Amino acid sequence: MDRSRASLVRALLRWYDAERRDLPWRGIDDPYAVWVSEVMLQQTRVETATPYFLAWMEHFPDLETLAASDRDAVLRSWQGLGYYSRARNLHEAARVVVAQHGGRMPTTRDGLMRLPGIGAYTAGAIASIAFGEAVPAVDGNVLRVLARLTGNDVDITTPNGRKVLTEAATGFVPRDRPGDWNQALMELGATLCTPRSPDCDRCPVRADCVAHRTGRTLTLPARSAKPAPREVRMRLAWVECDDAVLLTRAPENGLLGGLWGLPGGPDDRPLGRMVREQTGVRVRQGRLLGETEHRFTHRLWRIEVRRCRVTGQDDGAADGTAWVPKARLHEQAIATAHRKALACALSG
DNA sequence: TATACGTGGTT
DNA sequence: TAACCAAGTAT
Repeated sequence: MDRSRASLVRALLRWYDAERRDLPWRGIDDPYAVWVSEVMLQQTRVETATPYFLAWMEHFPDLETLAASDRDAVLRSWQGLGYYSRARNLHEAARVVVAQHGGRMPTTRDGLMRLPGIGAYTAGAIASIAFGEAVPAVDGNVLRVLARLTGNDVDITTPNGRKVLTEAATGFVPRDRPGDWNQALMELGATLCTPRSPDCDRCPVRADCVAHRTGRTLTLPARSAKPAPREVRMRLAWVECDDAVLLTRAPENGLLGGLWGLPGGPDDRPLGRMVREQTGVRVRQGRLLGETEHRFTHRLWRIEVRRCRVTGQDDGAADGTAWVPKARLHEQAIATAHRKALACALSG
């Protein structure tokens, strides 16, 4: 590593040592805790993830406990955090580690990458932070910081752009403090080198920053726009019987997979047919109870909730179907979109 | 390579 | 307010 680069690394590490936020997963010498925090922080802000992390470590303090827990308990702890495949994959990966690795997490980036839900970023983060491996951990913050620092206008939304900047990142990682270095880059991106209003006056490496020198801070990194969310009209059924509400579990691998919600779906199909397919309960559609909407990254649901009356019941046990007493709805793993639907039905 | 996959905060 | 964006991964 050349001298100017080495001095940049030292300057940022000094800043990190002095200014870093006191976060609950910092200073815990437990690879499992690092893993949990990194998965929770994927596409998620620190302030959002923090209470979930603390509660998770209470419920599932170690790998063995997580591996032995059931799916509903795991999803209940993730409810409201979004991207639920993260919870399913973390659960499955814990079981793999217990069953195939004697309960010991892989200690290298390559080994970690073989576990479900662990990609290049997370593997690099765990390997460097928990095991001291000198590998980069390139997330959105790091892409932004490096694009500005090096004045590179590659499109960071493309695989090639990420590849180019990951190569740049690799050249910086110091052997002695790889985990602190990776966290320092992310910390800088999260607190000073922010997307819209970077605080260059307080930046410890502005003297080395090409974007700052050339007045391109606000135009870097380059990124292409995402398509607008597609609108879907959803019709959901409120089916009540003896003070209990009929819920169905979303298929494991799709949107909100594994979570519970009101039966129903896109309004291009008859509501009664969808309810029967999903729950085995036959109903007659009734009056409108309420309307709401929910915006995902890639979908906009316009939701109407209709009261339905039970008219019959198909034979056979319906897996993924539950009658839940109204007072116990809060105990179920229900995604925010469906919580909104429940709320508008209860008030209508 | 493009798309699916949540939610909440900021501007 | 609508758009943007955040400690990404899987297919």
